[in-house]
Amino acid sequence: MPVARPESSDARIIAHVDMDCFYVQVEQRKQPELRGLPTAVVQYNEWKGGALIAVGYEARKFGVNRHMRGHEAKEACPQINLVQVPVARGKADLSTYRNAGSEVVSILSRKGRCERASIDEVYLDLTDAAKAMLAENPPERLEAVDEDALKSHILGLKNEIGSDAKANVREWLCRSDADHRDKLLACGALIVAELRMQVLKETEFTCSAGVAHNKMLAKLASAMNKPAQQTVVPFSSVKGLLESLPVKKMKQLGGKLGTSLQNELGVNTIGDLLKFSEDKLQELYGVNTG
DNA sequence: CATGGGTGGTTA
DNA sequence: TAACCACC
Ligand SMILES: Nc1ccn([C@H]2C[C@H](O)[C@@H](COP(=O)(O)OP(=O)(O)OP(=O)(O)O)O2)c(=O)n1
Ligand SMILES: [Mg+2]
Ligand SMILES: [Mg+2]
Repeated sequence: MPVARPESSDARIIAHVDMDCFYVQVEQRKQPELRGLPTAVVQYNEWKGGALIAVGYEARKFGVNRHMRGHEAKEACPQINLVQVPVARGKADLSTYRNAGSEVVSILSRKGRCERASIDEVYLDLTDAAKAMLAENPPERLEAVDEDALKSHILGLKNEIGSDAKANVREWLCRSDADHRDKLLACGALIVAELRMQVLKETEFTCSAGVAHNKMLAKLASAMNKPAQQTVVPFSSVKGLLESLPVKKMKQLGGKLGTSLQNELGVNTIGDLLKFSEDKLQELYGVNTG
C-alpha cells in the first residue's frame, strides 16, 4: 500500500511527538545526579572513547554532536559525562531505550490512534478527540487555558514587538471566528499539551511535538522548537512554509534523492519542487518515489 | 582490518 | 529476494 494517496478532504488533526535527546534522558532518569549536567550516551569505549549516539542539550551548547568520538567530545567539553550503552553478548543492547519508548507510547495512546514511528517518536491521529472537544468543551468557552498550551508556537502568528506572546497564543487558541480547521488544530494543541504534561509526570521525560493536518507537516513542526516545546501549523501558513523550505529538510529527501533533485533538476526548495507535475516526477523517479 | 545497531520502505 | 535507501 505504498502509493501516495491524495489528502483526504476532511481535515485530520495529526500530532508528531519526538522525545528530547532521548537516550540521554533515559540515563539521567537512572542517574539523577546527571540531570542538568552536560551528558552524552556513548557506544563502546575502547576505540577513541566510543561513538556518541545521543547528546544532551547542555552538552550541545559546547558544540558536542552525534558522530563525535568520546575523546573529541571531551575536548569540546571537558566536564561532559559519558554514559555507556549497556552491552549484552558482546553487542550494544538498546532494549532499555526501547522499553522506555514503550512507556511513552502507552500514555500517548490514551487520546487517539497511535503509530510508533521510531524508538523515540510517535504519530497521533487526534481528529476524533479534537472534534469531540470542539463540540463539548470548545477553547473559546475556556476561562483559563493550560499554561503549557500557551507556550505553543503558532506558525504565521504575528508577534508584534512589545506584545505578549502568551496573550497572542491564547487569542489564537480561543478565537470564536476562526477557520474550522484552525479550531480543530487549537483543540489538538490543547490535547497534546495535556499529553506531554502527562508523559512528564509519569515518565520524567520531556518531549516536543508538532500539530498539523498531516504527518509530513507534523513531523516538520515537531523539530522546529526543541526541547520541551510544541509547534502548530495552521492551514493558512502551509504555502508560505513550504515555499521556502529547503528540499533536504523534508522527510525522505534528506539523502541521495534530495541531492538528485538539487543537482539534476535545480530544485532547492519545496516551492521549486511543486513546479513539477506529479506525472513528470513519476516519469523521472518511478511511480512511488515520484 | 576497520570500527554502530536497528527498523522500514523501494527497486529491479 | 537482495541490494539499496532513508531514518532514528
Ligand atoms: N543515528 C542515530 C540517531 C539516533 N539514535 C538514537 C539515539 C537518540 O537518542 C534516539 C532518538 O533520535 P533523535 O534523532 O530523535 O535524537 P534525540 O532524541 O537524541 O535528540 P532530539 O532532542 O534532537 O530529538 O535514537 C541512534 O542511535 N542513531
Ligand atoms: Mg528525539
Ligand atoms: Mg526522533
